[in-house]
Amino acid sequence: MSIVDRKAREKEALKALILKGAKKLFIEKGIEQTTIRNIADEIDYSVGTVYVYFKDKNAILHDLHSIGFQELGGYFEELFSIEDPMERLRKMGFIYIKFALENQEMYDLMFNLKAPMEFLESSENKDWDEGAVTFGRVKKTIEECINNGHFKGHNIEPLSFMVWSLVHGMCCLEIRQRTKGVKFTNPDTILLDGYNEYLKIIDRL
Amino acid sequence: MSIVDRKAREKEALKALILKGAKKLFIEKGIEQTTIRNIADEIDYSVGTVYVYFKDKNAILHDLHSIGFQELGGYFEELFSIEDPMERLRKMGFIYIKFALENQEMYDLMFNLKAPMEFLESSENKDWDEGAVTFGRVKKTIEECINNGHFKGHNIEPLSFMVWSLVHGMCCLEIRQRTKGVKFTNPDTILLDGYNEYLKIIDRL
DNA sequence: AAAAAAAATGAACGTTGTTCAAAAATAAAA
DNA sequence: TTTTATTTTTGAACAACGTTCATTTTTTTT
Repeated sequence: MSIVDRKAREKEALKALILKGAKKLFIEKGIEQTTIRNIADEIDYSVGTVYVYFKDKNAILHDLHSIGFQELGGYFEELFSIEDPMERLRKMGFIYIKFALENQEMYDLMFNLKAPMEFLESSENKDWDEGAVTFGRVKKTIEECINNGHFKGHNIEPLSFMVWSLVHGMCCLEIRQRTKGVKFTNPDTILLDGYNEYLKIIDRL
Repeated sequence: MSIVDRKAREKEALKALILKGAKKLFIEKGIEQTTIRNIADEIDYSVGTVYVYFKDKNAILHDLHSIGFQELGGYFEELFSIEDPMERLRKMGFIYIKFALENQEMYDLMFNLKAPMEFLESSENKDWDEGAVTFGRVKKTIEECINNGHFKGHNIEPLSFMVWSLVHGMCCLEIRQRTKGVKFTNPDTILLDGYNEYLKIIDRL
């Protein structure tokens, strides 16, 4: 175990510590309200140190956005055991909404904030791998549904995008406060009620 | 025409001038990249003057968000002449997407940014009237569809919310750059392709 | 022409993200 | 061990942000 190796491990550990502190503050007081100085204070390091380990704030936000996708992957794990693709599709949307509502700041970071995409544009690999992988799971499930005789006359990719948009749109409107103020009859259950309308529809296709 | 009246008119005119300058800069260089100083420079007034006419930046953003809804109302005008509610519903979604893509910064402000909602929370009338009116139009159209025998077994409000979420989700993913990077087969037409899948579905309901 | 009221100003304040020469800590060489 | 070299950490300093408010300028009234 060389010194170089230990140093490399320590570097990774501090990077992870910064991300952990950042995530804690993001969840506690919101991403917009969290400053680099807050993060440095939280983990008892100086501002300068944060900038040794991350190019800028976007880099922190991007890494945390990737962690968010890992966590979403954890939520999705129970889907692997579901054989019937239609049942899997129904549950996938439900879990997606559950994740969004239970991790609003992280969801916002993953699917709404500009920072992670701006980081990608300034980096070498410009592909949004996390998004592509997650969307790939939707596509694969819908492809299986089609192979089982569902969604006749539909195209895999546009249909998958439509389904993704549907659940994302609901989460987005909720998280960005557009459901409050519109005065729904049942504001507390509108997401699930809306999702149930979708379920009723695909059950017939 | 008293002096007091003229002063009131001049006050309104300057307020409108500030909003006009702000909107120009927002569209030109993005909302996040536009500062109060930019706006003041644009209309040849000082920063202080802007703060005489608007409580803070959120107030400007909220007023501009309202203007956005007026403009969306303009896009929607051609819908009034459509008698068939199903045809109107189809076209409403299409126009909604068209508006979002042609006015991305304004759409973001209306349906995504926190500022207008934060302004509402700090003001007297906490209702999001603009959103409620627009959503009311969707609801009314869907109600007519149901009265014409469509969407059997569905509930007006949750179904309307689902439809709104669907188109909003597509616009949102596009505007916030989540469609690039996912590597669609046809990235340029994915919004319309996705919307067409939705049209195919509701045509059968 | 003088006094009062209203409107416009811009320097100044506290924060923000970010940088970088200097200091402190650690590793290598003597 | 002591000295030198390297790596890591630091925090003062910078430019730019939203915001405030005593002062100045302009307009209205007397």
